[in-house]
Amino acid sequence: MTRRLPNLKHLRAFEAAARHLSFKQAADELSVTQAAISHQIKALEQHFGARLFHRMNRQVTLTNEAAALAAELEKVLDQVAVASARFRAQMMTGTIRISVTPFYANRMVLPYLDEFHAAYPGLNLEFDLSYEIADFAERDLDGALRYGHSDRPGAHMQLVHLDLVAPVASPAMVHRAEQPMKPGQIASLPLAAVAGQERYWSQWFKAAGQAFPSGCTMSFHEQRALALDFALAGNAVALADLPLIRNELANGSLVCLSETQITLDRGIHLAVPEGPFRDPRLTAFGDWLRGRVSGLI
Amino acid sequence: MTRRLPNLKHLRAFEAAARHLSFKQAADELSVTQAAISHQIKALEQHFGARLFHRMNRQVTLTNEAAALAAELEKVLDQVAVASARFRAQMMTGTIRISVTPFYANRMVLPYLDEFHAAYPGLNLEFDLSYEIADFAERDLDGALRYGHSDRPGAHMQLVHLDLVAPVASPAMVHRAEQPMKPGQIASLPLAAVAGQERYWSQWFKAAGQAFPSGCTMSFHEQRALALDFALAGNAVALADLPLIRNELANGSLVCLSETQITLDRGIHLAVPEGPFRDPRLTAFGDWLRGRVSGLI
DNA sequence: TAATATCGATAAGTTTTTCTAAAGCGATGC
DNA sequence: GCATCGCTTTAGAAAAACTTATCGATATTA
Repeated sequence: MTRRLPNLKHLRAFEAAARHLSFKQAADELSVTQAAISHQIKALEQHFGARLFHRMNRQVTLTNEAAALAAELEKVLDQVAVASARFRAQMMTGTIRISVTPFYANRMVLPYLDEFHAAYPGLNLEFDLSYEIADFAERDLDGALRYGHSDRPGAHMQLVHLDLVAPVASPAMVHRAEQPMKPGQIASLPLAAVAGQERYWSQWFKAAGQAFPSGCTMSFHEQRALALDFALAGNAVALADLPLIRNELANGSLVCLSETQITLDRGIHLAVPEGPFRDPRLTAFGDWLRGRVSGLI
Repeated sequence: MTRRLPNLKHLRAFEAAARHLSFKQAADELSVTQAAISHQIKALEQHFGARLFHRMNRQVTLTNEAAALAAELEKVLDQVAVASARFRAQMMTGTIRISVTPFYANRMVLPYLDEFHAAYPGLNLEFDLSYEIADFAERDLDGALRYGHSDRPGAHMQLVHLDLVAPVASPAMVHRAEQPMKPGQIASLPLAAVAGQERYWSQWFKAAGQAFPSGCTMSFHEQRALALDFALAGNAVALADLPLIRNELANGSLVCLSETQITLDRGIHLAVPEGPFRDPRLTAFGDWLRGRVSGLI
């Protein structure tokens, strides 16, 4: 069979332009410049040897014949979209196994799993809850939610969320102060930091308009969960990722001391094995989780 | 509306490969190399993050899900082909007005018009029969069938037929000679040439394996129609375009004296106005006529 | 059983297509 | 009048597509 088909890319541009009756809007829809649409339409018109649009002063209108063509193309492109969506959905079945730290799983993943299952009914998730960073193969993992920078070698890191932090403390510690507190007041309180990540405190003070104060009381913790526990116990102020502690903020066991927030250069990533084929189910999970977390901010 | 569509070119390659279950045949269908199809399929597989084909030793087979996708794409691409064919057909309406010499019209165009109307039912042809070469605008012409070289300035020349000539004569003139005649015998007869185009006789003798004979009797005519009349009247041998005189050859009023035929550097062209938009109806007429004439050879 | 042919994958390089940036044009609206 | 808006055009840059050549694996043929 030999079909005689015009350039399909041109047809797509034409369909969009016809639907909007505007090259500019079509360009926006297809994420190109308006000039690109103009080129494509022109090429298609040359191909057919006929005008598709009447160019008016500040708008374009369709030829009668072109309108019929556009209507058919609209249907056809919808069908393509449906067919490929169906194909994608068929790939979203089976089980994927993901390593997560219990800390993160309890706060950010498990509470929302119903939503995920509603979106991807055919896809089962298994979680390997552990603080160890294990080999993918060793534990039969398809992916791992990992906290840190996005530069893990041998894996593709899909960003889920970069920490968005502000100083938080137990209300017991700051019950007398009015909120929000000035950076200077905060500097006078004991500060909890993750060992090796003290620079985030100085970044925060800088963002809050003050140099890092000398002579403040600072405690160092091996993990951010421990720093957070320390703050919860009323012993110090910690820099905490706000989406992660939304429950504590909501029930009042922690209060945010300042409206100054900074985005760190570390956060949660979904690590998946490198290679030419990225499991679309993992990409879907990562996308869903990113959307979920950003909805919490 | 924002559709999420895979690259349409890749989908087309995939559909062809799926239909043939062969990258190579798909490549042939789409007039590209096998490597190109391989690239496109690979890109599509990366896009979906899933295999479309199982690669066997020397053949490929479809994934179940991919087979479903391919079936839908086949339908969809057929629809696109139908829609664009319909659009093209809708352009093939109205009337086009073409200038033709009466000589040519009577022999090559008017006898076959029924065929053209059968092929393009909605398209009317009007002929302006004249030997004058008129301006397109002046006589409200859309195109002109013109004899000569393909270098007319200010017009796009679409080749219909380059003269394919052989020496012909009235049977009365050559009744005693056996056919075909040797070039030497032909040289001894009076030859009719179009003024300024004597070189075609020498080209013909060269092709027939003989230098142009000196001292032959040659008459010169202003037009090829007149040279042909002269031959019809039994006065000389003329070099005539064989499709053009098929009726005379068929009814015996002319005989072809040699099997040596040469293609000249001049012939019939369809001249249309230059410009970015070439009327597809004229292109269709030119294509049809070229096919018609080549069928007469 | 060895030589040959076929089919798809891949690497590297080239060509073609597509896109953008910038300037222009004609018309509109303030 | 002057600024604005939407499409066009040109020139050049960027990206995509394609080709050539080669490889590996496996049928086919001799």
